[in-house]
Amino acid sequence: MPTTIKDVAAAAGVSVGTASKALNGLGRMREDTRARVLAAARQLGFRPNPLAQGLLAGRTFTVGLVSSDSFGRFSIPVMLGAEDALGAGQISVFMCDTRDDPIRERHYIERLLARRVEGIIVTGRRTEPRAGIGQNLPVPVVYAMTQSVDERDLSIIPDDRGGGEQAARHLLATGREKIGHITGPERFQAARLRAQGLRDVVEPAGEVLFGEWSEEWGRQGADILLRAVPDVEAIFCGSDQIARGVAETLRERGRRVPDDVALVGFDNWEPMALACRPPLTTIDMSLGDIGRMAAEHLLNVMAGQPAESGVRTVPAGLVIRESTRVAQLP
Amino acid sequence: MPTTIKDVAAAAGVSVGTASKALNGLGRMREDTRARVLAAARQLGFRPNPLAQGLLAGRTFTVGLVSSDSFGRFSIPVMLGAEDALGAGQISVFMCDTRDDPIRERHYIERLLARRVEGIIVTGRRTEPRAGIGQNLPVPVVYAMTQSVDERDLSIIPDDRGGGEQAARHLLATGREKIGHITGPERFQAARLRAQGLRDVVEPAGEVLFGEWSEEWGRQGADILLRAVPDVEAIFCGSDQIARGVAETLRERGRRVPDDVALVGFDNWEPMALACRPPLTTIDMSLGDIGRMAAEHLLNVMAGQPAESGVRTVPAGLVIRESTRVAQLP
DNA sequence: GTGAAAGCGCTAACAT
DNA sequence: ATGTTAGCGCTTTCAC
Repeated sequence: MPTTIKDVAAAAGVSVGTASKALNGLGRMREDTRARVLAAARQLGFRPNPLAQGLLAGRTFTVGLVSSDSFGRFSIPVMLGAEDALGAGQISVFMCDTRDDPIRERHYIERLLARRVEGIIVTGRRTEPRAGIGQNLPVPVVYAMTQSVDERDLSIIPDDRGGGEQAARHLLATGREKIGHITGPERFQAARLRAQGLRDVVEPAGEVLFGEWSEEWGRQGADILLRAVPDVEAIFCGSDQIARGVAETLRERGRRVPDDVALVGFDNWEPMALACRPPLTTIDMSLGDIGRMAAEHLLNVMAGQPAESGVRTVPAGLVIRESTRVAQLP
Repeated sequence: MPTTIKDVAAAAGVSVGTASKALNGLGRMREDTRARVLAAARQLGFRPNPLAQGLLAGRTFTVGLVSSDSFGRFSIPVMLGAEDALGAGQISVFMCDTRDDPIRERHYIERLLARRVEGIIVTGRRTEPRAGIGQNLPVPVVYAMTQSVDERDLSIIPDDRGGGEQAARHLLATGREKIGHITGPERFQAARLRAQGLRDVVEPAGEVLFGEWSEEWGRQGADILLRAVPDVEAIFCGSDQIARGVAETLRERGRRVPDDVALVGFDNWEPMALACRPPLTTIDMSLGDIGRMAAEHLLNVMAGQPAESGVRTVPAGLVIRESTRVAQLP
């Protein structure tokens, strides 16, 4: 049985009220009394029971994190960012994974609410809009790295368009103008926005090639692109996986990267980007910042500020590696 | 302000005591009274406050999960398994990530204990023995996918040796006898055990090549091995990443996989194993089972059974893909 | 069959 | 400066 404040009070020879004040540094009292209580508490290894504190304060100092990205590739960084922001405020995180199952999700939300979490962060794998977890929940909800179809919800997602733009500008800055684009399925908003970012800066060489989020497609797409635009100078890819596939095909076709063709990926998924030959310049979605921003929003609302709504984007970053070094002079 | 049992009692025209009994299905009472209470509760959206319940019961129905694998590749599957086992018992999981920082870890453990979690699962990236989080903690602790140096702790880790053995047996079964091995640094127990598993079944062709856990090393290692053992029939790799590197070198050197050389990886890290050319046969460490087993142990100890100690291994599985198909007859 | 009351650990107002 | 008390929401005994 853990030590209670009663034990501490008894050991220090004071009442529980006094002990409480001493421990919380409140009220005025003789220095030696306070010292005696603190000493007793330390000696007994006293930790205030947060259940009792919470019951009284009407707070739990917890939030729920509901992930539908079983794989964790996107939601873990988001979670780490959120933890940064919440941890400072002594807020703990209940984590649950839905396995992409709406029933399970519903179930977890219920459980979190029953536990009186003070806010909920919903994270996902992609930014595809999804049904919200409901309006009129008793706590603030924020969607991070996923997007609610409901305009009244607040969704925080990466700036896919801006990321595409940065990739394009970087390629222009390194002297490439004929830029191809190989990306995921067109039905994905992320794919469309990344392509749009590119188009906002430069007219892509050849068609934008929509396909799959896979290396296999990267290999195929590269062949198609090389046939359609033999003198292509750079390829911007919708993901690091696609970029790896592209890099392989380029190598097999005798095109040197970056000398003949520069390559930019998207995701900054390090095991991919670093293992690519050569290591891949890529766009980093700042997932940690997304998590941090989501958590900060929750904290603000918990502190009484009005809930925001709509979609916020977090600026992406450019990570420069070998695949876009400036071409060697002849 | 959430609905309390008092509100329910008032709405149903009974006392709180009666309402409590009705809601928990305890005691005997008139059917219509019970029905009236339940109806009121449903109508008001009543959820019992777990803080109050926990305060009274002296339990929190929570466990802590401390991860030192910021990347999540190993700890997420472990967490999912643990969630499976715990979720059924209405136990929720506090998740925290240490970023591999001992100070932070200490801090989180303190926080979890302060929150009166009923158990702690420590997960990590690898099975390298690490310092334990301490003895004499007030709650049971189990190490999953990481190993405490302290024999008194219970650690649940994958069966690396058995995995190596399975890989070897599979290769033998498909008719290959000259088997090379390219793996991670020898200082890793996991690397040593996987190699041992191979040796237990067959004498490896050439030296076992210890190196790094990277594709780059896989490429180099394959070159070394091909030079040393030109007629090698199969290569067992210590990770899927290494195996991918090996596959690339084999292709570049004109060796067909699996026809000339069969290939087995380790991890069943799908983005790697599936993108490999050809898709990779590999060993799956059953991470979900590791998490499940860890959680079950905690549940047992919470239920009063004696804490176990030592190291338990969880059997690995073999996932067969293209890279080891039986060689075509000439 | 139902209600009243005590108490889980803690804090805050009030009393001494 | 310190002690006493009420009460957070709930369950559980024990009267009625």
